[in-house]
Amino acid sequence: MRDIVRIGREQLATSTPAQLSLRAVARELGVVSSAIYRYVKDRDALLTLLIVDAYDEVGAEVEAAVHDARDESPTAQLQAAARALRAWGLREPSRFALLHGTPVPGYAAPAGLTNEPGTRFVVALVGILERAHAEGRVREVDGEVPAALGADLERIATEYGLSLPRVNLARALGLWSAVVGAVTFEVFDQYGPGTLTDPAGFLDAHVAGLAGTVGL
Amino acid sequence: MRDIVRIGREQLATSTPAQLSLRAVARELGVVSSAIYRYVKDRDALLTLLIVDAYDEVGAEVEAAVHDARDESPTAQLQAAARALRAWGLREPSRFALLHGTPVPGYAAPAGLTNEPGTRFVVALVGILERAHAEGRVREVDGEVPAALGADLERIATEYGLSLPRVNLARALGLWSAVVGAVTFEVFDQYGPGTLTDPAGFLDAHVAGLAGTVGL
DNA sequence: AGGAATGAGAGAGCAGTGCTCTCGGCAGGG
DNA sequence: CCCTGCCGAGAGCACTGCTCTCTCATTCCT
Repeated sequence: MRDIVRIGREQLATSTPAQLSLRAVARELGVVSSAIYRYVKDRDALLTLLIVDAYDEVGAEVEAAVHDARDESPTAQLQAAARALRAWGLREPSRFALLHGTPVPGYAAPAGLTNEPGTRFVVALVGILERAHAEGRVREVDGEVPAALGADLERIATEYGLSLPRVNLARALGLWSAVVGAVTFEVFDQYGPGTLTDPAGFLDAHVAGLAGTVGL
Repeated sequence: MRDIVRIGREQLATSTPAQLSLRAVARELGVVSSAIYRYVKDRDALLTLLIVDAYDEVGAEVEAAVHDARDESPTAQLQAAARALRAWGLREPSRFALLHGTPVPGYAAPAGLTNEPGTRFVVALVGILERAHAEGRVREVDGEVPAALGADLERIATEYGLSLPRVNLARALGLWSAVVGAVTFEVFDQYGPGTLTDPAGFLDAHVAGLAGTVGL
């Protein structure tokens, strides 16, 4: 099983998720194609394994980056998290696509397996804000929260034991999608060719701007 | 040719871009598979046609939405644009994936064909800000712009004839990726199951927050 | 008017894919 | 000693993108 995941990961270095071939994995493993099905139910199951694998790797790198920046300002910590996500995404575009690109066809990631690793990034972001809030460094954002959203936030706050003001938490969810969106734009080259000559600097500036929206 | 694009569009209603099959298009067209290659060089060429088709459609809808909101506040216009993108994405998830999902394999969209329609959305966003700026409703954002980024912004500003302050323009690019990122999160279901019960309301609130970062 | 050139579809075929089914060997346990 | 479970091999089905060649009708030119 470990070999299968490892080979799958290697295949993704040179091909996109859509091109990932069970037969190629079998060949690399030195085994006939049908033998793979002894261990992996089908192609989607292999993708699930690789998704968890990728989430774990990028999650660990982001957490390490945030940890290394723990003595800097909260904004700098957010930037560190974004930079770590960006670095991983540019280094592993196919695996990044596996996480944040087009979902595979009728396939819904089995929540039980992917939920925890899949939330590590946003948990890291919210953690930065939560710590900053505990230190009194977070300004309470003013704004209305629709009732439905308020209930969602309440549920999330209790699940993760957050004392962050609700509006700030809502903004943090926006920050999450914004950071992922920005990195996705760069990894997938959607800014257009030659639009940005210093994308790393742009991301830093962008995150600094976003930090204001979450109360920093 | 029109029939081919139309059928391709229909196929995308029930399948993802990766699953789009030239043979299926040929069948639907009532023709043998090899005949398709008289009109379309290969699968990538068909995807290019569909990308342009999709960009044009969503671009037109966003522009119409912004036009309808022209008498409201700039923030409301931004929200209208975001809502239009969201509505189209949820209505046409596969075509949305074609534009903002995983890029197809070794395929690079021929810039000559896709650039103009592909920028209509961001042009609409920047247009809102430019008009608001002309009316004196945009606060100049303070912040440093790295030299490399400054040159990029200068080039963009002259190309599109913008008088918007450069820092605001930089933030607008961030707004662009943030809005697309937020809609992508929803279309691809990346917020996690049941995280948000009122995603439309959340997007409105999110865009309102982002509006502050661009000087509104 | 007759022949050449062009366009377009049909069909066969190649290499590859996911996946299923059946078979044969090989080991450990009652 | 035999039986049961595991595991790989092989064949096969239906599908894909793409190429090549053949045929046929239409059109154009002399």
